[in-house]
Amino acid sequence: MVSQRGEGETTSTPLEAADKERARAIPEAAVARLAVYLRVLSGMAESGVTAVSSEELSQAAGVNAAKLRKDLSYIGSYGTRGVGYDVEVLVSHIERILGLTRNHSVAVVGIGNLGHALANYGGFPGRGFPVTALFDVDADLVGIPVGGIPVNHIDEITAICLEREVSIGVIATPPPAAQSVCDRLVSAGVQCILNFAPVVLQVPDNVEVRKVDLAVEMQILSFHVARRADEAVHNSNGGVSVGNNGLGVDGMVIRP
Amino acid sequence: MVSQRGEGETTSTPLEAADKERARAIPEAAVARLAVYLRVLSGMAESGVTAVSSEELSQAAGVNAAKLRKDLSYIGSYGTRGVGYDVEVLVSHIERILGLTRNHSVAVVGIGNLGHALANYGGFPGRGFPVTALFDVDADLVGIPVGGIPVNHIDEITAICLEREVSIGVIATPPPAAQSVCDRLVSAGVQCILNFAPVVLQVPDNVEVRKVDLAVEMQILSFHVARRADEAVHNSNGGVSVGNNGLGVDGMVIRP
DNA sequence: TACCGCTTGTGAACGCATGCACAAAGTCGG
DNA sequence: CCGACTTTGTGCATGCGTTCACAAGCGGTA
Repeated sequence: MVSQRGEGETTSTPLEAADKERARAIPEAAVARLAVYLRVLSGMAESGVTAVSSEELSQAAGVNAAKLRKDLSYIGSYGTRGVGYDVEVLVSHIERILGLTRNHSVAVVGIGNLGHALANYGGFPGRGFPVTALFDVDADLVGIPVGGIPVNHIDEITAICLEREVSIGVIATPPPAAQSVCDRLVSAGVQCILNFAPVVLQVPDNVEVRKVDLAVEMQILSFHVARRADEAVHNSNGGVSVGNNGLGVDGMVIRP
Repeated sequence: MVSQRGEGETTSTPLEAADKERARAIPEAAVARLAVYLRVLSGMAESGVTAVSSEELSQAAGVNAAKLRKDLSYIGSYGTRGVGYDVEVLVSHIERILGLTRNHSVAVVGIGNLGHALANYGGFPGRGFPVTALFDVDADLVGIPVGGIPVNHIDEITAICLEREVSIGVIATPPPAAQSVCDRLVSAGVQCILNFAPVVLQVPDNVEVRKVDLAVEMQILSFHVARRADEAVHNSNGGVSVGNNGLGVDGMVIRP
């Protein structure tokens, strides 16, 4: 099984179909990296670079060269042995695989500090993601444009999302509102959600949720800080517990 | 090797040391989930819930129950068979493992839209992460407090970070400035960095970087949108390419 | 045209993470 | 006090992702 992703490249099937078949087999982790490669490659293209080797590209992207080649192999064989990759060619193929050839209409819900920041990004970095609607509960915000887009009341979410064919919903509300907003987005046919609220969203299977959770990120870093401190203790004296916080991160002066 | 994370729990070694030994063995993925469990548990505690089973907790956290138990087992055995876990106990143990018992001073660099949003979070969600310094290149911003903290010029970054013992640096600058800011943070002794700039940072081995990349998140979602659309085509007619953008995401009206 | 050096693409091995299934261990009711 | 029931903690198998190492393929050169 698993269909042994074509090594023969028999010219029998149309290209489009073959790509789609392949797309299903790309590991999630690789997709994330492809997006990074795309950015690096775009930068190179702007700098006038036309060709690149896996070694160069991998270093710029901060990954292992072998991993990069394997990632690229998921989308096809577009390199030239002995030479490397053509930057333009790679860019266009990655864009196609990531679905960036069509536009994805984005709606941002919750126009607080973060919502403002998101709306003002203006079409989102790397473009192809036009923000077409903003929503908030606060009546005072409704009607006032942010980043050029007028804010609508949250009750209009279903109608407007359907009308503007929003494909990606961004939740930037306070935690208590997140699940309710999510439900409304889902019922408006939105199948992909980017969630900034520190809440675990419950969604049907056919909806894809990605979360960006500051608290979690900070806490992961905190874990590493703690681990480092412990290792330092460990290394400086082979002994056990001179007091686990002997590293002087104590007595810190915090100005509020 | 790998020291077979103690099943015997011989009471020979002090608890503290045992924990640290264990901390090193916790998989990164598990650490991220522990942070999520912690939030869910905190919410439960506030609601007056005192006990919870792995089944309940796992559902609230959106993970498999077995995985949850395995994650918790990395930090020790604090459940009661036949009963479940004591919420308070679990909270305090997770906090300890994540290093949340000490405060981690945070500096935010780049006071644009995002920087404002971050500064105004006010001590960061879940607290324990006091923002003690803000930086920007723009002289017009310097001196004006944001979220109660005055903005300093970026040239002071090294001195102030050292003085206030900043342990986590947050980069919210435009892409071109990110690497330079990163270098300065590192030379100020900051070993953990949270990077919002869409740039691959080059850092020494002893520095931990986590990145939050909106463009990448959006593109991953885009990939899934495309995959869904293809599957839909696939299912509705077994045929090939009725035009790859026949799904009507075209014709969108974008107001600038 | 034939050889040489370089870089890609990938088979295969390895390691980590996930999920299952069950023994161990506790509570509760009688 | 005992037996039945519940839930944890974990050994084991499975699958995914990463890394290695090398054959295949291409351009340049004589």
